[in-house]
Amino acid sequence: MSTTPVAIPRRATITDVAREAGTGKTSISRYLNGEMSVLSPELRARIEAAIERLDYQPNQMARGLKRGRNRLIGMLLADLTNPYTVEVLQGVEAACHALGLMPLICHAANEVEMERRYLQLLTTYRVEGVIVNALGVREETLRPVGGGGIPAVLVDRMVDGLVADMVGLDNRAAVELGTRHLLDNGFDEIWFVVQPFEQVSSRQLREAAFREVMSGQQAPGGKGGKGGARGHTLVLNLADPAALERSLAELDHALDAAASDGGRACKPGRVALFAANAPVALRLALHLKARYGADWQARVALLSIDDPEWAELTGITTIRQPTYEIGYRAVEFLHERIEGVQTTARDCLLPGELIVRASTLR
Amino acid sequence: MSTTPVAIPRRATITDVAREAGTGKTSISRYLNGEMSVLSPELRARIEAAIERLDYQPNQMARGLKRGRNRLIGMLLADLTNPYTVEVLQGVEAACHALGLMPLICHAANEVEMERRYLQLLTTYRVEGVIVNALGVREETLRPVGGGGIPAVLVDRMVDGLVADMVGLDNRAAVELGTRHLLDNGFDEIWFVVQPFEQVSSRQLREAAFREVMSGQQAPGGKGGKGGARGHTLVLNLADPAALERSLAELDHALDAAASDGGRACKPGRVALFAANAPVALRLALHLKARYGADWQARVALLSIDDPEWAELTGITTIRQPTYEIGYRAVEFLHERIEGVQTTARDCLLPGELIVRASTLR
DNA sequence: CTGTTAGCGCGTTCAC
DNA sequence: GTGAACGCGCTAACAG
Repeated sequence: MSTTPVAIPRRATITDVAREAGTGKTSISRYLNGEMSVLSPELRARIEAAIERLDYQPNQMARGLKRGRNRLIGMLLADLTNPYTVEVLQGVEAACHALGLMPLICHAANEVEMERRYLQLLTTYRVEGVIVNALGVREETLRPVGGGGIPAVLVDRMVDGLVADMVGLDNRAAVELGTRHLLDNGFDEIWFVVQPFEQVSSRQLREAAFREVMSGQQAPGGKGGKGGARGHTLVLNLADPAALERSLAELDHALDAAASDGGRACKPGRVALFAANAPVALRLALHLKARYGADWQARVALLSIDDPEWAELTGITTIRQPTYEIGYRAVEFLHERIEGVQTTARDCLLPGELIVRASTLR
Repeated sequence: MSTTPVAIPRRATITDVAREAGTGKTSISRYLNGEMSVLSPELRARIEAAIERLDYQPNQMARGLKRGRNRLIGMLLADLTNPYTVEVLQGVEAACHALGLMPLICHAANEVEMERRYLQLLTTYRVEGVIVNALGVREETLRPVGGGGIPAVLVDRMVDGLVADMVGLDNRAAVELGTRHLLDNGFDEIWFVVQPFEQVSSRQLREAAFREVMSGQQAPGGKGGKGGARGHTLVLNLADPAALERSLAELDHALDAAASDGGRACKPGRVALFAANAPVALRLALHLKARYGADWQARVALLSIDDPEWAELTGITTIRQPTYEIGYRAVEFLHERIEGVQTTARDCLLPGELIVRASTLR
């Protein structure tokens, strides 16, 4: 196989085009920037031809260097494995596309160290702004509203000590929606299951909202126990196998107790699990299936925030987040900041949508 | 809220650092590039201090402009929605990290037009190479081995008329593995279900391999019908609802026929579905569940290439691709090409792993 | 060991 | 209308 080793033909530069078109760089630059009115039709045609012939494409890097802006924005993602993230990304991409931005996607894969490094890398590439779905940033790199640093918009989670625009789910409303649904359907023991939430604002909010709704429960008009339902919070540390094991065991005990409970509770199926997000829901489902077999759904109801692809297949009830819009809005916010908007930090809380499936219907 | 509008402090440049350290730009540059041996400890300390004080971070763009290489590579993805893609991405990220590369992730979202635009954009940013998980590129932009253009490595799918390194699953072996498993377990009617495969090489290979294995089947040593199993191919166009409907209806007919079949086939569960990838498997599962109810698995067996998160939950058998390694190797290949390696195009076919679950055990 | 000089590819005055 | 010259932030000879 002796392929003639063709030397890589250096990409044409603006200078090459100028020479080819028999003119100066200035005119080419003007052409590229659409200042057509300042070019004689004749020159314009020559330029067009030259560009075509050389297959010229302006070097964005050089442009950015000169102009001070490169149309790059950073997109810092905590976990691409979570379907939520991918969906948000779709919105981000669409918006970027519409606004002529190019997103640099950085995947921290749930490691704070990675996150730090990526943030630094983005700085280094002089991105004009960052959309942060953080896991632990407390960087000075980011710009608090009105301060120095690089403009940032938060998605789903706040960052300690950073006042910035933020867009995400209306957690309070979403949790209330889910909890009420469960109460209305007569579940009198509800477990809210969530990953360790000290560091993640959205998890905190969800858990707090759950406790609040449970403690303030009213008889919703006939159906459901009149305020008698009990709520528990279970923390599931998906990253720590040992701790995970313990939590799951705790859950098992509770489930057993509920099943063998005397009185009216002998009928199974009065206990429901409310997963704070899809990864948690999956872990729960896997565990329950392993424990109770294929028809685990007859024993426990499962409701989850997020609507992963397997939800429909398995028939669990979910609260779908407006992910696409979240991503889209985030970019819009960022774009405004980049353009210099100076308002105070804004919050954009979008509503979730309850999708009722068999799991929670009794 | 009157936040004092702080002017964005221009990021420090190498010139600033030089001034601050009372020296010339060259020394700073040397420091940055680790040429420590050429710097007096004293100067070095001053530079260090100055950098610290100014929070200086070299501008990658400018570096790239000068050096002619910016350490950027493009990663063109057909569909981030497919878990396969995300997994490959993890490998890519790890490898990039190890090699000091920065991947620009572009998501075509199954639209050829997007793909074209992204490819052009990448060119514009002067990426040093591209990893392509294509859907329809036939671009001249890409460099065939030994030709001009930008170095490219293919993942999972070939591209018409482009001779380039490629890494992916050993489709032939994987399909054989799956098919044999089904035959060994006594299924005598197997449907290979795949998306339209004219454009996608991996789908073609899988389908062809299936037909080949089925036509060449031998009595595998006692178990299974002695070469009597029948194989069919069903094309599922997930993008076209109407066509999808028709295909599914065809499948239903076949299933009904098999069930009411006289002779030995009256025992249900002799028919198995072999999904060419996870999206297909999901669609099938959803359909079957809608048609036969929660215990659809008792009626039909399902085996799929790809091992999505819901596979374990639902108990279907799968063939897991070595996704992480695929991504990793792709970057390694690309890196070599970037460094100027001139060998003929290489293929790296990695083996899949059969994960047997309840669905296909009879 | 260290500073000076000349570009990398491009945009932008500012004269012609 | 058009082009020359300068500089963006940085690296790479080339002197000292």
